[in-house]
Amino acid sequence: MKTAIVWLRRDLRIDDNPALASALEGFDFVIPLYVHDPVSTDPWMDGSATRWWLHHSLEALDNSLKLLNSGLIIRMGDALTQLTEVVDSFKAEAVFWNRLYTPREIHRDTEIKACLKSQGIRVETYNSALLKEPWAHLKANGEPYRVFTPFWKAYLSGGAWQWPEDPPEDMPPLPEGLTSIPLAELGLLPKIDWDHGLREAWIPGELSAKRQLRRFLDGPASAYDDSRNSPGTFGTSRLSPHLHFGEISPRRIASQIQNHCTPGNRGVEVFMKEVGWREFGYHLLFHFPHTDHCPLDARFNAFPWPPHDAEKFERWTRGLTGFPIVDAGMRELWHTGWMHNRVRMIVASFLTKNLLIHWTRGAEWFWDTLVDADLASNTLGWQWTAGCGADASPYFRIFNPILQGEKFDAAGHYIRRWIPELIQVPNQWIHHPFDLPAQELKAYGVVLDQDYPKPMVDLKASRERALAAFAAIKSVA
DNA sequence: CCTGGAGTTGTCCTA
DNA sequence: TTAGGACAACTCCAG
Repeated sequence: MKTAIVWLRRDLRIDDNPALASALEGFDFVIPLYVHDPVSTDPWMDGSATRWWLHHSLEALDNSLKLLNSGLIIRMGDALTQLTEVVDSFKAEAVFWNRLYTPREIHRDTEIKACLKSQGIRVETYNSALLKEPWAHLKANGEPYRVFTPFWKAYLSGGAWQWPEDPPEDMPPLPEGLTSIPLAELGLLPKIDWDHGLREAWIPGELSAKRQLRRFLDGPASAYDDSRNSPGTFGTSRLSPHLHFGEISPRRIASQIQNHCTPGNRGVEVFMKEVGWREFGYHLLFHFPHTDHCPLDARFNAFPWPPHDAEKFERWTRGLTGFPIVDAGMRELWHTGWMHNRVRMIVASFLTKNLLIHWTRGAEWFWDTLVDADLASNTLGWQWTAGCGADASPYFRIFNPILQGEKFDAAGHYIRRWIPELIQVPNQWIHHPFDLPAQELKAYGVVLDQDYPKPMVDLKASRERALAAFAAIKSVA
């Protein structure tokens, strides 16, 4: 009797899962195993919102597997120790997994693979998270890309990626005597009840991911080139957390687009390009593994960041900056574990440029609060905004939160949803209530610094301060 | 090696 | 009111 282990990590699905598919060929028993390592030295250890999602995603995966007469086996501890324990106890001959790409995970998995192989275990790893492997798509001269447009152009015109595999219709049984620790014992759910906003906003799991993709492709996708910019509407796919946890594969997204969308549809093309940005993020993190904490552009090592101002930082995190579009975004993040992409750029620009707070602080806050926190995408986004990354935002591109609000949330829907204290302020003033005379503002139910904070910085002065800081590193080689 | 075109997402000022 | 140019030059990339 032959037994295989499928070590599941961020591929929490049965659809298009090559490691699972391999285990289903020629094994009498298959053990779907998840190992939770609560003691980790990784500075990017799972954040609170990530842990919440993970709990529910594991639960959903267990349910899917149970429908196939299998189930998810959960263990806690060091991955190699746990894998070895299960291999030995159940005489497993093979271990399969899908690859991860963060520097620390690559290091860990390489060691585990070598160790298992030295014990005579067959180990096979697969690509399930990306359309193409980060090392498989390079410039003609063999070097990695640093600019998105040529990266994506070549991605689309180069060799095709693999087509997704359909999910299995049944599974081999679990071996006798194999037990899982209860999911609740992982302690992933918050001890205090702060997660009601997450529960309202999301249904983690593979089924939900598929449903969400269909809903998006049947609806907003065809207008995505415009609708993606309106945080007050549901114009985006909201697939990021599902993608992060591997509840849906980018290959499945690409194939659904091919099967259900009109070729050449502008909105769908722009959406696919966003999937491309995710690939680009992994490409960059793989080839420049230091960039999760160091600027890709080395000139920025000399950037004159002022000493950290904890009080200002806290106002930003709590959505009390006094700029409605910034505060709405930060509150959306805190409440739902997610923020609209347009608003992510606005709040990030505000933190790094208007407040001159180091981009890594922002990245860390996002890491702890986002349900889609992803090292590759988070790093790319923050470095881009700060101006030190790939295809970086030019130094002079400093978002004006008032203008951004007026441009992308003209009707004030987004502001009113997240800042109810401004609900009566007319559209004309809702993005800058502080410009109304106090008496008039009071008629709309707002007294500044009582109901809603005064703006914490002067936009013009802080903009100039940022430009001066950029000028300081401009000519440094 | 050289060349030329291009580079996610802006803002401000001026005419 | 609106449209166009300035904001800097540099690096990236393909041919």
